[in-house]
Amino acid sequence: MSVGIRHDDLRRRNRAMVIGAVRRGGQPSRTEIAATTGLSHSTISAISADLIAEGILTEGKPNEAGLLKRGRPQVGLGLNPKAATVMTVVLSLNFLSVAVIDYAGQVVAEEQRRLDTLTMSREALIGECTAIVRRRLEDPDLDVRSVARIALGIQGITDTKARAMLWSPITPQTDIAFADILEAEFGIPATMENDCNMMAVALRWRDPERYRDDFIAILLSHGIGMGLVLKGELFTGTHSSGGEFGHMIHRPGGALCRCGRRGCVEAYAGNYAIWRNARQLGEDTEPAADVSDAQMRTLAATARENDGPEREAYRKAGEALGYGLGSLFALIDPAPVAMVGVSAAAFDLIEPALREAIAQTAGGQHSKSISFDTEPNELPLIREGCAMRALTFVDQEIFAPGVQARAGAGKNVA
Amino acid sequence: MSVGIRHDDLRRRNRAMVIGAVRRGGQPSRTEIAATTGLSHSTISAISADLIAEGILTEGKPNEAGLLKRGRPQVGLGLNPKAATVMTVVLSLNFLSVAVIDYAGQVVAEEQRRLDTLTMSREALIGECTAIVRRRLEDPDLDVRSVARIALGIQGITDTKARAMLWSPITPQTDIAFADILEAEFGIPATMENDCNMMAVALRWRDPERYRDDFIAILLSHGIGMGLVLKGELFTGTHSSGGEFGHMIHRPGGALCRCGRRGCVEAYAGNYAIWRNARQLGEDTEPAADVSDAQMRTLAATARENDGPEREAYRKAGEALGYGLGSLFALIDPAPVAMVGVSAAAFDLIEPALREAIAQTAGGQHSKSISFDTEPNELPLIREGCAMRALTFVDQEIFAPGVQARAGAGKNVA
DNA sequence: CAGTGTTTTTTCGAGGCTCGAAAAAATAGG
DNA sequence: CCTATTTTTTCGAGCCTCGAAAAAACACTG
Repeated sequence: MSVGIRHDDLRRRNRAMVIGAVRRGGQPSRTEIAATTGLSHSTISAISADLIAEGILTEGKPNEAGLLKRGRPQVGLGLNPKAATVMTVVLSLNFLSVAVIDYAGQVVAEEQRRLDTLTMSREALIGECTAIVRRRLEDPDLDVRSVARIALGIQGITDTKARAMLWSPITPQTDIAFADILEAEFGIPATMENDCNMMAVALRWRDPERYRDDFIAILLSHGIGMGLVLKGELFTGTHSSGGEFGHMIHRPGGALCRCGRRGCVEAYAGNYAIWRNARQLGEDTEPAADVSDAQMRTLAATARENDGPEREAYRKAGEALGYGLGSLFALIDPAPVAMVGVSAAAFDLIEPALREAIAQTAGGQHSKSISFDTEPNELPLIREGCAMRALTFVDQEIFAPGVQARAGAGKNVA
Repeated sequence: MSVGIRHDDLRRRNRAMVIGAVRRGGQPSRTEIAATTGLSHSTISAISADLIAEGILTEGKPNEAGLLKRGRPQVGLGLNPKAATVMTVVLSLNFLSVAVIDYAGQVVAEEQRRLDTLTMSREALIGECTAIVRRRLEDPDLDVRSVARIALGIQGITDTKARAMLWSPITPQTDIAFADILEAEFGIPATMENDCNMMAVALRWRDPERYRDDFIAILLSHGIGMGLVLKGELFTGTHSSGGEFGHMIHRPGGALCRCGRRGCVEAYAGNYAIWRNARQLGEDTEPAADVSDAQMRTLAATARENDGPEREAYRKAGEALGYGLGSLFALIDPAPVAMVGVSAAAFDLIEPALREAIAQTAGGQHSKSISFDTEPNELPLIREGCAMRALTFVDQEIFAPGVQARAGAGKNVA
């Protein structure tokens, strides 16, 4: 349950905080870190001396910042790229990509591969993942011992502990404990993350101004996914990655969803649903296995040209998303939204109906003030998110080690 | 942003933890506290010596626990009832109640009053609240200086900081900063809490076995409200108390809701909605201002007797609640549910349709394993929740004081 | 009823951590 | 070259927690 703070936790946490301040960027000086953390200069000085001696941080070149002030110039601290390495593995429909990233966040190597994920056996899928990781680890340019963490990202549902994929639309296989498998194979700590959660993580690092403590990342792709950051923390379900926005119910008993149920938001707003409606196939039509991005772009172009069934299909998608967001906003209050994925490029077709629907809901009071941003390409976001996830793990668990995670400290509901 | 841990925070947090362990009950001995907190016996000994010297804790009578073991008997620690006092003020439809509670959680005085909240002016409403508090404070049996905190509970939406009521169904008035008003009036720290959140808090204290880290409390009353505990913490919106389960959209464009919008869960499951359907008044009929508990009990009795419109009304309520819960479970995964309020007594009429609906949703996979509990009386729960909220505030902020809440310490999304 | 064993609680010195103040370092301006 | 200014480091003081050992409080035994 609730657990005390031991004396050794103190240094550990403050170390993690200094590293975090440096990772957040801007080559902060010791003085700046002291200011933002509220700790004394002496403490920051001591901690950063340690971290530099251990090769985790480096002192930047002085005079780097340009403008010269009167006194002793600040010396910026940066992450030592050689301090460690992490790997990201992103598994999406028919596509596997891996990247090696240095401690400062720069990609140092990558590899991509086309697969037929929908028909592959369990063993083949696992085999491809371990094989691609092994190839990267065998790269002579890479010091294997420096690889401190592997983060996998996958479309689908993962468990809360980020160990296993529970279900995924990209494969009929279920319950694959990828994290455990990779750990056993390579002896490197690994996690299995949900794609949309990683999108949210990446957005937060990319644009901390806009995506700070509360925001929503929605993936508009074949399926509909969501990553949610609330009060500065990634929101997950109690047992799974959660946030299955696409499977909130839009119309009870409505259109057939890929998940086999009826009336989910996705059954109106997923690519296959927009496709189905645009082709006027009827709501009971079995969802198409895949609609290519090119097909979707053509569809959007047609919809923009004339007011036919294509435009109506996007309208219906907007309506479903709007009512879904409205229900979500009833629970969490409105927040900035990032629309990601190929259909985000067609957001102009979606937005009017979406806003109209939101206006009919509890979030509607501030309907106009809700801001949307679009980002058509989800894969780079997922990879960035995985990278940051892996790197912050190294920051916190390896470079600021201590008593193992004493979860729940100080938690108290009342 | 993220903030370091100062040396003085250490003792403060560990003090709070010892107090928390004692409040959680069972008259724990120092040894037991040391075990559950992971701190050393020496530390616990030192801290509890302080707390006893300060009159916050008391040593229980030895031999109290009955069964005698071999060595030196454990001496249980308890809360000193005289250490402080808190007040709870619960404002609900046409009803105002206040209670004075000692530090150990026992009610030492109370007072209740009928009001006509729906027609009262802003000033009158505020006046009644301050007046009833003043009367209790002027009670000669009460040492005013001991009153350390006032917690108000109100049906409706409050702000995240628990300072103000933003909107409430019990009054046409909006945006009343009750917490600030009471603080200014009496110089005692106060908070303004959402009723359903307090229900959840109370349930957690009442039955920590069942209501531990993840559960849902749903108020089935004139309106539909929700209190949500996720990962051990009370869930609130980004700006408001949030969790407006009753205003998730069940059927876009559907039945008229008390909030003026259409198709909300509440427009099918609130007392007025059940009433409207039972009387076959049509979904556009303006919601009745109030339906008495007695009327609802009669309705439920009729519904149990024969399969008429009354039974159908409860069925529709169950369906709306089920689909709503299904959407909620898509976001947070299934969790135990407590149904509270007068219509919880008619849960037998609601449950079949509710379970059937959930089975059609993403949460449906575990439809049968979702467990429901009922509690017809919400007011005692709300008061208990307010009491615990106020008491834990005293525990943490007054008896374990230190640097003022350095929020966000260590929060990191990636 | 005194001695022994057992368990809880307190005491005490050691080791760590952060802090404030002062010193040292590094630079611009005159 | 000297002074003002700002950053960074050094150093002693003050807490806090810890482990080990001592003290306390009881049950059991013969």
